[in-house]
Amino acid sequence: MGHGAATATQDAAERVRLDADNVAKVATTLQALSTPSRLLILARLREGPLPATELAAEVGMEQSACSHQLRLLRNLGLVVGERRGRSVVYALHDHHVAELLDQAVYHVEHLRLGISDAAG
Amino acid sequence: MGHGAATATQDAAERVRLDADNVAKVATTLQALSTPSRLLILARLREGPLPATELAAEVGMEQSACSHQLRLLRNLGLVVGERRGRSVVYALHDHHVAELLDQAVYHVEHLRLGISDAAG
DNA sequence: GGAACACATGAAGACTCATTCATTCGTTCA
DNA sequence: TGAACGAATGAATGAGTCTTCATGTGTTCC
Repeated sequence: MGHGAATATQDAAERVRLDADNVAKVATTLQALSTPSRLLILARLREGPLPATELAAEVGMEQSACSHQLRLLRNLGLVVGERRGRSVVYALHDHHVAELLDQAVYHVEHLRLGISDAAG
Repeated sequence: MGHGAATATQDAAERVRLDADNVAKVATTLQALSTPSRLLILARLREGPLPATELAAEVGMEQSACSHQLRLLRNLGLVVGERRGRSVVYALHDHHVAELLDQAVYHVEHLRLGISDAAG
């Protein structure tokens, strides 16, 4: 197990503080999870690698739009793309991305939400 | 313990799927964590409740800007505000918000990132 | 080489959003 | 009641972002 963290669920001891330094990085990365299109992309990739065109079709996006978001996700290090012939197969970068997704969806779904959003 | 989920770290069995239904809710909630200002607000509240003005001072925001973001967070159910005299004491809504924060910061910090963002 | 497929890129447009300024609302205390 | 404090609201501005359209790059196969 390497350096002491459990598979997905870190101990309270290893909590990371949110400073002025890392807050920008966290915000930028979470912003990548803040749009339905990218969320669907990541959710599909979580079930396994997929060529770009198939991915776009499965999430109901145009090829171009999907490619743009894929570039953003790749620049942030969330996904990786590898050429296989004329296709580029995309996949999640590592297990942290998968677990970040899981945790986010889980906790959001269990919030006592009534989203009302921007109240006048 | 209640209905089978561990404190913070759900079993793989209880994974929540990301459908077209809940994807908007997840995206909207994660968007609330996608900005440094709100992230700092939540991080401070995670250490304990705080009146609005003190909160604004600690995160280095103007009172008005902080109030606007606080309203957004409250509409999403992430924080709650209670009147105590002439102050309004804000706090995280429940432990799901705290753990969502922890998990997000933890996983983002452990990503093999080199953020380069929008590459020309 | 040329055609067809897969993906990436650039620019443009509409849209959303975070902050600031000024004002209003609510509460406390003299 | 009036003054002072704490917080919320509204409008405006400026920046950022997602999508679409059109085009460019790379690869396979004949």
